[in-house]
Amino acid sequence: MKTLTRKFYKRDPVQVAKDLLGKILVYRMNHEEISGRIVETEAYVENDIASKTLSRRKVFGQLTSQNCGTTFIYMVHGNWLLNIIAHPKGGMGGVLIRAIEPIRGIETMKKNRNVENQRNLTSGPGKLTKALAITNELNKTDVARIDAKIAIIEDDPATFEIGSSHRIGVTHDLPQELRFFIKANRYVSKP
DNA sequence: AGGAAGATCTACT
DNA sequence: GTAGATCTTCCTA
Repeated sequence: MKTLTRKFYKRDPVQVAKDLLGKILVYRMNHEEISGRIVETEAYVENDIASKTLSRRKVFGQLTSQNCGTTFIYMVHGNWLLNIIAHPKGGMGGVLIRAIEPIRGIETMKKNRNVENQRNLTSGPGKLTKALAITNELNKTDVARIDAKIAIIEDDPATFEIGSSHRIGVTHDLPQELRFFIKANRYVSKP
């Protein structure tokens, strides 16, 4: 079990989004460790940030920072969305974590979400932040640090097929497909 | 003040 | 499976 290094995040956001699939997201709470496998991501690239929709949001300026490998958390429709800043040197971009497959701390997640259906627990960007109790207090957390509250670690290399599609809910999407997910995984928000 | 937003829940057909 | 209400923050007028 190894934490992903900062170098991992200093690459093309699209590549990072694909490579994050299958990795384990760990949230270290006070006395408990909650974890889940990342099964769905979306890439946010330079063109997005320049787009009209996104420039409305001041917070996106954070994506242009140098802080690769830190969290970027913002609120949309009453949900917190968890992103990891990732881009080559001098560029801008990030990766949105859209869904995870619960591994540890499932009872805590159920309590946070107030639902019993495990499949419905973390199968969406707003759902997973609620399940892990992630709020903007954790904005700018450095996930490349070994002792960070939120960490992303390697797992045994798993074999799975990566599917792709256009992003979900985006009103001004780009021509290319920037959403990636593990095929045939039940925790993907939308197949 | 008003609206829109990279979403979700609930209640139906 | 789809439709409508509701969520909170930020932008525009």
